[in-house]
Amino acid sequence: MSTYHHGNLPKAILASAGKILEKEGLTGLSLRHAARRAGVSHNAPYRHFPHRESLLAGLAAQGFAMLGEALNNCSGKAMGAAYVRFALRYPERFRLMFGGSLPIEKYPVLREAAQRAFQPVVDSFRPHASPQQAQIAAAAAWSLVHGLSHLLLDGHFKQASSEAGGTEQLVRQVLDTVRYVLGAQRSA
Amino acid sequence: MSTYHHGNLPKAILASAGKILEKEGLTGLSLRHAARRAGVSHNAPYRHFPHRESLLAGLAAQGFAMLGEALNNCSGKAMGAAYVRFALRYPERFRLMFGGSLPIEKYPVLREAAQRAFQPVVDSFRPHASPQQAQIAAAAAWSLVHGLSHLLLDGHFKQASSEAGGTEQLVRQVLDTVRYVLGAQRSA
DNA sequence: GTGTTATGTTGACGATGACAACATAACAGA
DNA sequence: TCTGTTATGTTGTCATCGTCAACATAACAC
Repeated sequence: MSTYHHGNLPKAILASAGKILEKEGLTGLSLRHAARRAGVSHNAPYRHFPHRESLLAGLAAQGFAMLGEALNNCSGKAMGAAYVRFALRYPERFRLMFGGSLPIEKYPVLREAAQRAFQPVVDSFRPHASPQQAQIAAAAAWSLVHGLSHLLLDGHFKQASSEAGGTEQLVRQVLDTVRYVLGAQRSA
Repeated sequence: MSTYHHGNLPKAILASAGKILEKEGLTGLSLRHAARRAGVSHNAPYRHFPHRESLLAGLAAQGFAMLGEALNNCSGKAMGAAYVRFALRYPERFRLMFGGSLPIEKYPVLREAAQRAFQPVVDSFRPHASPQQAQIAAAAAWSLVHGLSHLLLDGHFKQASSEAGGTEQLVRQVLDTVRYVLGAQRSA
């Protein structure tokens, strides 16, 4: 048997990189490290990922797919909770996807993946409002759960969390506190 | 004249690092680069910052002070807009402060600075609700503007922005769309 | 004035991202 | 089946970076 050719190196690299990402964070994730973990030479990944950034882009794309799947399995307010749960379950992945570490402008695929993952949120508002209003409300909802995820990950809600009786309770209370104005009201 | 001792190297390093941060982003910010820009040898910063991370922490601390100042100059809904404006004006600084690049747990000063910057938000809800409810509502408000900032920076609201007639309009509309339930209502 | 301490410099090491040159396997056409 | 082309993996190399150690110089206390 020849071990010279690996068979499916891109997938193997992505897998090893994913494990490193979750275990050691983005800082500890190097191309060479991923290559080592996959059992190939330090330059093998370059045949499939032209630079480190493109490997990160691959990991992020996986992440958006995972997130989209998680959101498609529920609806309404449960989607918000699912969003936060995803962020807390895969913190480094989430930060890679949204932390600005990689320039999303350069990877249109990523923006599209994000839009796809986000689509269910927009749809959930569509029945109750005009398209324009639905979009605004959806943006607000996304912003809320997105910011909540980030701030929880950063530990800024440690105290609020314990006072609310746990993170899950806090998330529920926060989501319950917010209402979206879908009519034509105008705030003072 | 002796150029051997600099006079106020910590400040100079922070300044040069800040400029590099804004111009080239976090990735392009290295200790050696900052040292070069400050006109000192590659190891001079180590007398004042034990490692790169501590330099980043210093920059983040500055950022929290700036943010706190920006928030203290306004009240109510204008604070939300000011928060987003800060993020858009200093994107890399904002991402450094909240992007998970540096482990905030290790720098209690940073968390306290964040709490201080956040305090006005809590206070603005205090008159209208119980302490517990004020905290939840404040957490929601912070989450909303925080997530909105991140998603705007990531470019995920490009389309929504242009449809709303500009980023500022979008921000205003999003903030106007959200209501915080301060009573004892229970959502379905 | 001298010794101690704070501050800046020079030199080194291992790790990393990236490039170039090379080696090996897969595969297509004769 | 043989051969040439291409895809894939390896070895070697370089500049840069973070960090440590050894050294140099200035500031300051007695």
